[in-house]
Amino acid sequence: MNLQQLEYLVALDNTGQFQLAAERCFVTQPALSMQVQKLEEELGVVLFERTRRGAVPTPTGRKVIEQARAALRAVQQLREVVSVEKGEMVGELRLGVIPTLAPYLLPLLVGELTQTYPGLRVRVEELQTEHLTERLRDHRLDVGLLVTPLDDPRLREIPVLDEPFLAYIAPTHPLYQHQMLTPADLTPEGLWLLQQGHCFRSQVLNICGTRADTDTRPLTYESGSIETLKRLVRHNHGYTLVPELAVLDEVDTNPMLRRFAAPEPVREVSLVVHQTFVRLPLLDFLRAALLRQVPARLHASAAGRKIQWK
Amino acid sequence: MNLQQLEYLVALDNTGQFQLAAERCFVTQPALSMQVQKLEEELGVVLFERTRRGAVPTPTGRKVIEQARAALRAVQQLREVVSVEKGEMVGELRLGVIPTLAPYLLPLLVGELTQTYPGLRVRVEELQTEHLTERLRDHRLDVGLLVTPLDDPRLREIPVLDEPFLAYIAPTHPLYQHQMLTPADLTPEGLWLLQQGHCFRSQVLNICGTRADTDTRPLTYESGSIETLKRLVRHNHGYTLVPELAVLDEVDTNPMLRRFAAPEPVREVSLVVHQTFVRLPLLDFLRAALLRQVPARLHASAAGRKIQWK
DNA sequence: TAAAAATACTCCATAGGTATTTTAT
DNA sequence: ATAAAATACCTATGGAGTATTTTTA
Repeated sequence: MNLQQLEYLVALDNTGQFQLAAERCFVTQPALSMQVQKLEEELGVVLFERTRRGAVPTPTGRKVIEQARAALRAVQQLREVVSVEKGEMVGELRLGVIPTLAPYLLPLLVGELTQTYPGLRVRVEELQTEHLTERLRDHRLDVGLLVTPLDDPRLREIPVLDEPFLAYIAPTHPLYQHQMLTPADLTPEGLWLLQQGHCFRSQVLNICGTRADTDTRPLTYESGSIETLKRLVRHNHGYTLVPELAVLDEVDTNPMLRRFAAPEPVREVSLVVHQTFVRLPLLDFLRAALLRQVPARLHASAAGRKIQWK
Repeated sequence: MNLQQLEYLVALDNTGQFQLAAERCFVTQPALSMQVQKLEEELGVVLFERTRRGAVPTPTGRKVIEQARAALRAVQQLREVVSVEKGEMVGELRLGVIPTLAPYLLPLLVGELTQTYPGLRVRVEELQTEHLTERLRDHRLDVGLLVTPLDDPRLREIPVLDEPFLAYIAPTHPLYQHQMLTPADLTPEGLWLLQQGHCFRSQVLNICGTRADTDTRPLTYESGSIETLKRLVRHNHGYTLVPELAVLDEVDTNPMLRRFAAPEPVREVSLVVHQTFVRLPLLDFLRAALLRQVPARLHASAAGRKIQWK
């Protein structure tokens, strides 16, 4: 058994065809066929069913392929450890961000990232928490930027921000009269929400308490973006809750914005990686960059100290 | 990079000398030297400091070796997956058992194990819970037999027995007059305990409550084995608590034994493996064998159903 | 100076390439 | 009939052996 064979195995599973797998491995089809055969022979099991239109893993094959992926991942991590030790910052970074953070935090990061680490290729995916954590768990993403706690022992959370919620209220809405809000003031009437699936939605409902459950509004429109909610309010309809990053540039000037009285409701924004993640300086940089780009009042309470690695 | 190089790397770390590492890998010293050099060259880092008396890993080397071990473990697990799929039961099983279970459960297992799986080499270590879990975590042991819950997300617990505690009382001790005991009856006077470090000791103290803390006994002797405690009682001194397996053959005949009134205090005995353990049929067999050899009243409450594998 | 590691050189196992045949629908 | 995989055969890389030199405490 050797690593090449494991790579061929995984490539064959990914493509489903010897020819395609061979191409993707930059070898000829017989070369890949031979190695897969040899591996099957050595292990004494059939890993793929050969059909007219390619190769389908057997049940045993599936389990072996899964283990092969784990082994190759470990080898990849070895290379990353070396890369980190050499102080390099190269390769690919697959970053996942939730939709209620992406538009506000990513623009703050791209400049620093591309300038500081020109050798680093960053690939961003915008996904809701559920899909993001799933991808972090099975190593389809390297780093997540989302709201914690997640309470998943396989994932490591590095808190970065404690982002306050603010109310964004149309002048026609009764709440507009309040100068300072408490969660108890919030009524379901006129409250705009994000769609199901956004963690931000459940956080808002959490703040409002069970009152928001009794939904008797004549018109409900659940939007996919905070920007849409803001537009609704700006057109003099109802109110909504927004995270402070969504209104950073208008927080002191827009009379429709209201802060909550202390203790302000906040959401904990964290960088999240798999426990086995080894490129820790990269994490440290991302955290520092975020803190640099964001007002200090948003920094997570434990933000003063250096990240405790392991 | 290839698996051979990683094995050489780990062997060199294990032995600390090129010559010895080469011997253990069944190759010549230049062969191993060359491959380690090649790996260093490919990775672009020095992994070992060459000194007069062998090779010492550099700080970077240590991290790389650790990753190499992880990679080789993944490959080993791939082989084990195949072995399991083929229905084989071969190789080595490193089993750790706590001292208060070992003398009572191991004799029940050896016969079945060696007869059912002649190809399996079993290596048993008797260790206290703390050391056992540490070895399970870093893969120096395959299976542990100990008292749960451990609450370690890296380890998987398969409950096997709910083993009652019984009191073993000398006729001269006041407790001898009780026919049925409750934990509230237990006094610190005359209670023999195991040494610090045995989980059984803390479980007993737990049952006795804080009363046992006020230790005013004129003679205290903390033994290393339950058998010694039994001897002390048999020589007409004080009393002790014993797990039922320690008195299985005398539980109905020995007048010095007392059961607790329901709900009987019990300790949960489980098989414990690392979450990544793949030889699940072996676990299943061990569990079944234990249940077969032990009276049904000791079977864990959930023992009826088949183990839920993941 | 003596033990340990590195180097020099040879051999051969084997991964991979090209050309061709076999297989399955 | 035809696309896909397997086989045949050749080449060359590189891993491992033996003999020897270099290093360092």
